[in-house]
Amino acid sequence: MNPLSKKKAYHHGDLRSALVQATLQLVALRGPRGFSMTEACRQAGVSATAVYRHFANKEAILAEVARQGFDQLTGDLRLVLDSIESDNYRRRLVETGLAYVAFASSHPAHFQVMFGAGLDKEGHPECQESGETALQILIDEVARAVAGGALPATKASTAITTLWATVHGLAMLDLDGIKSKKQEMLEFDIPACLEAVVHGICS
Amino acid sequence: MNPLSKKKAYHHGDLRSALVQATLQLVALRGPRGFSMTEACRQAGVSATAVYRHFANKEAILAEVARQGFDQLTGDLRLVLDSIESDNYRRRLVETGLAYVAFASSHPAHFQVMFGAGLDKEGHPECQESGETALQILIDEVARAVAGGALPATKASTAITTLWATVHGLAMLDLDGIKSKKQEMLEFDIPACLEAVVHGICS
DNA sequence: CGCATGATGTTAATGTCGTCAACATAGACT
DNA sequence: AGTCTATGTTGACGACATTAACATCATGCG
Repeated sequence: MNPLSKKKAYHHGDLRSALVQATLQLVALRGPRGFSMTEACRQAGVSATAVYRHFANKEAILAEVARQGFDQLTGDLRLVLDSIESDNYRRRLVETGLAYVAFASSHPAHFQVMFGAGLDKEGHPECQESGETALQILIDEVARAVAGGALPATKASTAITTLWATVHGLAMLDLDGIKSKKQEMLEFDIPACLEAVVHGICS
Repeated sequence: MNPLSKKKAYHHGDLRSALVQATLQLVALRGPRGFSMTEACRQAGVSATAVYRHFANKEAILAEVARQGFDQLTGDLRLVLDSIESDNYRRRLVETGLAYVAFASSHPAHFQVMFGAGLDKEGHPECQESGETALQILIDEVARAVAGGALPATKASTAITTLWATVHGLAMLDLDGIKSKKQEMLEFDIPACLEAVVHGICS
């Protein structure tokens, strides 16, 4: 069945993806609070209860959006890291952070759902797993720096926490900054911030 | 009129505070998503629409909670800074960060509403103002470090952004960590993180 | 080929919620 | 006492999340 030829097919064809798409649009437009299943269904041209054939409840659709976001983030981080010489440890850490912030900046709706929607990750194992996979990249990267002698092993744990916290905080400030004028007074030299933090944890 | 003596007074006596209290309890219990005005009113022993005599809408009550949170945070930060010698610049920066994380940890509901509820601060000037007052403490502290020669003036802006992002990220990780077991594998040596960051931005 | 079956959508119904309008009460000021 | 205003209440409405019962279609089995 070709979904392009039929205008009013009883079955949608790919409702699941369409609903995820609609969710992203709505979150981008009205924030995670403003999103409603009913409206997502309307946007997909489908009845308000059709969503339950694909998602158990509202949380589940948000969890799926978050999961896709984590997967994409993982891909972005891997792509960046693959393009850097493997022995330039500090640069790898800085670029990892930059890629994280860049992801948040270019996929704000995803990022908001991933972190700002109060999702109970415990109840959505595949979402949690995707999140942990992304985090693991940072952990591995720090381990690589330790193995290469760029970072004392005793500081590894602190380094992970510090880097993670900083990039996460930078991403939030970046997103908020889009809305708030006051914050634009602060120049957001994100590379400089990350250089400073990497320098701080490596020395 | 003594509110303790009357069991069924038609007027509540201090409904506004009671509603704010109830909001905090509900957010602590069910997260910012789970909070409902109706339930807050129930908890305050009052009809579902009584809230509109005190708050324009749902956003407004959350904005008030956030405002009180920012004010308390400002007080906490000032208290800590007042207790430290004025020329120990790095220690002041570290302690400021610690106080920020401590606030988030001991007032999780406030913190979630302040940052994790998708509040439109533009629409609530007094909330926004309280938030900026808290931020200003950090800005002033960095300025003090610059004036004291502990930090080159060219790095002031980067220092503010980095510190803010890091403490904010640490606070989020700390809150998430309460729920997620996986993250507890990472030791959260927050003082060490802040020492590293302060060292990084000051040198 | 023709039908059974499961996957996918629809309509109907229920309870909750946010919000408004109209009405009620009580404490304060004249 | 009598009026005014702040504060609560009831009633109503539309949006929403969710469930149950029914409809349609695609697919594979005979």
